Formats: sequence, structure tokens, C-alpha cells
Amino acid sequence: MSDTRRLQVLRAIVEDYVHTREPVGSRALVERHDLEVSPATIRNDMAHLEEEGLIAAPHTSAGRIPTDLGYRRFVDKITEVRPLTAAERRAMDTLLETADDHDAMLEHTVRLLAMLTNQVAVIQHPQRSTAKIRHVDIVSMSSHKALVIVILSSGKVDQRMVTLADAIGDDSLHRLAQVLSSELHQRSISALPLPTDTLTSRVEPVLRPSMAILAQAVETILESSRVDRIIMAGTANLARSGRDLGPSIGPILEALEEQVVLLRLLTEMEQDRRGLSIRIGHETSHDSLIETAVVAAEYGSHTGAEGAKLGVVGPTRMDYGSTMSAVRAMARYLSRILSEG
Amino acid sequence: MSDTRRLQVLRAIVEDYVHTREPVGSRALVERHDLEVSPATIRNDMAHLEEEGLIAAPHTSAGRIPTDLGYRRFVDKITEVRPLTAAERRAMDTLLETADDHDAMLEHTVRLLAMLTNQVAVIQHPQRSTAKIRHVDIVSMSSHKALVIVILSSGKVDQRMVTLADAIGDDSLHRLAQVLSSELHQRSISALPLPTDTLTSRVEPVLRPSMAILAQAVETILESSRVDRIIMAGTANLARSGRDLGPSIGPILEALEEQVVLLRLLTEMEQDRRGLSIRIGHETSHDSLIETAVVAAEYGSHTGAEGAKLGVVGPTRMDYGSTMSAVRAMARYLSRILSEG
DNA sequence: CTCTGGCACTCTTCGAGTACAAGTGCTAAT
DNA sequence: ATTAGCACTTGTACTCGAAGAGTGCCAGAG
Repeated sequence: MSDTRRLQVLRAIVEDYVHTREPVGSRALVERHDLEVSPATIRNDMAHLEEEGLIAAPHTSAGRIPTDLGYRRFVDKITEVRPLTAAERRAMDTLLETADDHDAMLEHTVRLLAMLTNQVAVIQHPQRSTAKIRHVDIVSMSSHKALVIVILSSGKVDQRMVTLADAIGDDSLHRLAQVLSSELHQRSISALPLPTDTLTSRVEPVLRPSMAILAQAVETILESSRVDRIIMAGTANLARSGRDLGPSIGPILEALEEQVVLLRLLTEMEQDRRGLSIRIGHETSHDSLIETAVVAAEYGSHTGAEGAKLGVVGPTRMDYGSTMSAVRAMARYLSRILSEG
Repeated sequence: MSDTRRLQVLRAIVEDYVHTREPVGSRALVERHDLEVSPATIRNDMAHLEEEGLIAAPHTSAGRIPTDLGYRRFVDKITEVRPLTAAERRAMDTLLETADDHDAMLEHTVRLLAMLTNQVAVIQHPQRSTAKIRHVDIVSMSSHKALVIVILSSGKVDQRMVTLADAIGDDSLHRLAQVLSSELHQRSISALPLPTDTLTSRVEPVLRPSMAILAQAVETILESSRVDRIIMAGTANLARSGRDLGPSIGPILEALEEQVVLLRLLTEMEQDRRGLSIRIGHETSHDSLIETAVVAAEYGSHTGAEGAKLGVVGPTRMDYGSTMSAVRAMARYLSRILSEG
């Protein structure tokens, strides 16, 4: 009753099933892998694995397929993270060159990850709760309209249009911007509300109504910049692997568009020793994702923006080895670029 | 051989088919609509319609379904744009209140349109070829890094990180920003390349290498801001109507993610007298969209940013009446908000 | 105690055959 | 121009049976 062979069998079942998409039987197993025992022996092992709930048979007379638990053990005990191919490395390097602003960076990353894994890739905008205000700017758009621009230490730029209380000249606008900028400089974006009183008291009475409006705008910007967002790519890949996901790709797409779900899931997931977070099937604790697995990794954690993740969503029947390696490599790569920038 | 009845029959076929998703036969037709003739008469009419290529029979013994051409005539001659319901109007009004910056505005619009039509909605970022530079700003991020920010007359803000040639103090940076801003103010974004020589000559020699880098960054920003983008929402709706689109929803998603395709299609489409552009099936001249129809309308055309469109993509078997009305209403609504803002 | 060969059993898949329903096209009559 | 009737075509649903795959279990060997 060699315990290691059981694992070998599980591994073989997972690999074959991932490869062929069909339930795998005992005979095929001994043939494809060189287990030096007879099918009957394997059958015994399979019976045990089934008792443990690691594999299951769709019908009495069909081969076995891994259960969520089976995948889980496979991932935990067996899979070795596969190194990247040269082509993949090259793709990442070209990414570096096209690195533009912060947002574009994330966008390119997620697209590349989708291409590498042939799956849906997602990336979480970093929670910038520790980010600080670096600069506030105001640009006049018309007599009563102005654009408030807030630049954060993370390099993110947010803007918002406001309607001022009075017509205000460029000079006064400049003065307002200076007060805002100097007064709020280095202030954490999570320190709300803003000291509106101090701000208004620092300018001439005639400007105060407008200053209040501007402060309000800045506050709104900060608030909305604390909300996490998710960028997604490769939804077409979902359809490609539709055979695995049954007819249920609709609800999956919905769950993905409903960013909140994914966001909560990502933040809940904890990294294992390999620096990866994986949820398989029911572990996602979300009904429409019951047939999917999420592989994620944290990135940029050393820059103070902690907890931001990136990853892929695919059918539970996925090639965990390469997916895990791609996700991890991507996370490291992005972390490096961000810390350099 | 009443010609108007033929149209009536076509209309009935389209409506029934859109409603039931099943080929419609002569008997059902006379029953559901109160045509005061016998099925046999209808059969004659249908034979004519089939000759004209407006309808087709999937099998010899099945009812008829409209062809692309049939939908086309239906849309051109028959459909009356349905007015919006109160609920729809209300949804649009709440949208107004959540109006934030320019990008968020478009994003909300496209989501709402997706919800209203239960289809995939797309919106084209306005081609800002006529937009002008309103302001250029530089914010120091670290000793050698700075963020270049360009604000356009349309209210769009783009930024880009640059690495400077030398360590430059805040004062000098401010000076550089002022030169850039005043020199480039009101310059059309399509006027490239920038007069780099003039720019560098306006600052002290020690700053010139950095000025060159900054000018280059601005140029890059302008270039990439001229490229149109597409925002999309409601891809989950695609899956919902998957039954209509056969197994081919994969390629469709791909085509949609491949923004270039859609972008070209949208710009090519010309508005009809009702202010709508519609392409049905093969008219999209794109293989993977052969089973879809695109309904679009121009928005914001009076603000100088011309040619930007918004619309929906759905199965050819769609409710053209309500789709058309939703798209047109949305376009008008957005135009109004943009021209007010 | 582990492994193996054999064998009966179960269950899905696939094809052929058949009956049925839907719907047409045509012809002759009004 | 319209209608009624009828023969004809064709997809759909269902049943039946054979084939194939794979298991579980038992009895025997190492």
C-alpha cells in the first residue's frame, strides 16, 4: 500500500484529465505513465483516492476525474512551478519597454498575463491607503469651470471638474492651488475629512466659497481613489475554454464584471509559502465561480502599497503548473518595475 | 398582390422571430396577427419575400426566418423608434448626478446603455484631433523622476513619468513647466512634432537636456491621446443571448477585445436620417460579427470633437425598436451633458 | 499484506429505424 | 387575387440494440 504511488496516481489523473478533458481509466493510466503495476492495482488505489474524496467518477462505468479537493492536493503537494520559457521572458521584456504611465503599465501587464496563460487575467489597482498627496493643481477651463488635479505619491493622477462659486481669475486660481497644495502636501489619502476650515481661513474672504468647493472636490477624489478597481483582460479566453465550464459562462462573466465579488475574493486570499494564493472551485465561495479556479499573487508589496494582487481566473481543469509560474513571474516582474520606477 | 401586405408580413415575421426565437410558419402568422387572409395567401407572399432574399427557410419544412437583408428592410422601412419608458428616463437622470470626470462619465454611460438594452454596449473615446493643449504641468517625484501632466481643452488629463537628465530642483522644474505651458498653450494636439528647438532655446543651457526629454514626453502623450479607445460593458449579456449566436461567442468576444476592428467599423458607419447608424450581419464586413448587428449613434458632435460614436452590439435577432431608441436617447443625453459641462 | 488476472456487471454512446408534426408548394376552384 | 386541399419533404423525438469502456470483486500468487 505504497502511499507515494497514490500521489503518483493522483498526479497522473490530474495531468491526463487536464490534457485530454476526458475521464481517465485505469488502463490508460498505466499505459501513458510508466507505472510498473497492473491496472487492477491502480484500481485499488483509485478506490482509496475516491474514498478520500480526491477523485470521482461521473458515471459508474467511466474513468475518474479530480474533485476540487483532488486539485487542491495536487497543487499543494505535487505541482512544481514550471520555469518560464524563453519566449515568455522575452514577452515580459518588451512589456518593460512600452511602460508608460501607471495605469497603462497595469493594463499591459494584465493583457500579457492573459496571453501567456490563455485565460482571463485580472489585476487589482493597488489600495493606496498609504499613498500621500504630492501635489494639487487647478486649471481653469472656462470662467466658472475648473479642473482639480490631485497627484499622489504612487504616481497616480486623478482629476475632477468643478463649478466655482464666482468667476475667478487665473491669479486667484493659482493662489488657491498653492494653498491647497502646500496645506495638503504629504497628507495621507486616508486622513479624511480634510481640514476645510483651515483651508478656507488661509485665503481672502472672497475666495472662500470657491475654496470650500475645491476642498470638497479634492475630498471626493481621495474617496474614490481609495476604492479598489479591477482591470481585466482575455475574457475571450473564457469562451474558448467554454467546454470545461459547461453552459455557465454567462454567470461567470457577470461575476467578473461585478468587480466587488472578485475584489473581496482577492483580498481574502492568503499567500502560501510559494507566494501564491489559489482558490479552487467551491473554495471561491461563490456559486457562479464553482467551476473556476483563481490563481493570484501579491505584487508591489514592498512599496508600501500592500495587498494588491494580480492573477488569473480559469476553469478548475487548468494547467496549474504553467499558470502558477506565469502568475508568480508576472507579479515579481511587475513588483520590480514598480519599485524601480 | 397587395404590396403593403408583404411588408406587413415581413414585419410580422421579424417580430415573431425576435420574440419566439423560432422559425415562423404561415399558420402561426395569421393567428398571432390579425391578417384577414388565409395561410395559403401568406405562403404566396412569403414565396415572394424569399425570392427577394428577405427571408429564408432553414429547412424545407420549417417556417421562415429573416435574412440580414430582411432585417435591413425592416429597420429601414418599418421600425418606429420606440419612446423611452419612465424607468429608463429615470435611470438616465441618476446618471447625471453621478457625473464625475470625463472618463467616469463615459464609463457610466456605457454601463447604463448595456443595462438598458441587455446587450454589449460600446463607446468610443472622442477623437480629440481638434482638442488643444490647455496646460502642462510637471511634478517632481524623486531627484531624477518627474511626472509630466498634459491637460487638454476637452478636459482629459494624461500623464507620463520621465527620468530627467540631471537632478533638478523644484524651482527649475517649475520654470520648465511654465515654458512648456506657455509655449504650447492652445496648440492643437495634432500639430506634431513639437518645436523642440524653440523650447530648449527658451531655458538656460543647463536645463536643456532635461527640456528635450520633457518635450519628448509631451509628444508621446499627445500621440497616444490621438489614438481612439473603446470602452465596453455588458459582455455578460453576450453569453445570455448565446443561443442566438451559435457556439461562436468566442470569436465575437475576441473581435470586441480587438478594439481596432470595432473602431474602424464605428468610424466607417454613416448616420441615416434618424441619426442612427446600423450594420446588420454581413454588413459589418467582419466574419466573426456575421451573426451580430451594431446599432450606433454619434454623440457630442457639436462640441468640435466630431465623429465619436456609442452603440450596442447584439445578435441580428434583436429588438431593433427598443435598441435604436435606447442608443439614440443615450447619445442625445450624453451630448447634452457634455455640452453643458 | 500486496499485487495480479479474470470475469461479471453497469452504464454511456452511437446508429438505425420509425412514427410524428410542421410546414411548404402546387393545383384547381372561386 | 384568394382559397382549400393534398402530396411531399424534412427535422425531431423516441425506442431498441449492440458496442465499448471501465469498474468492483474474488481468488490466487509472491
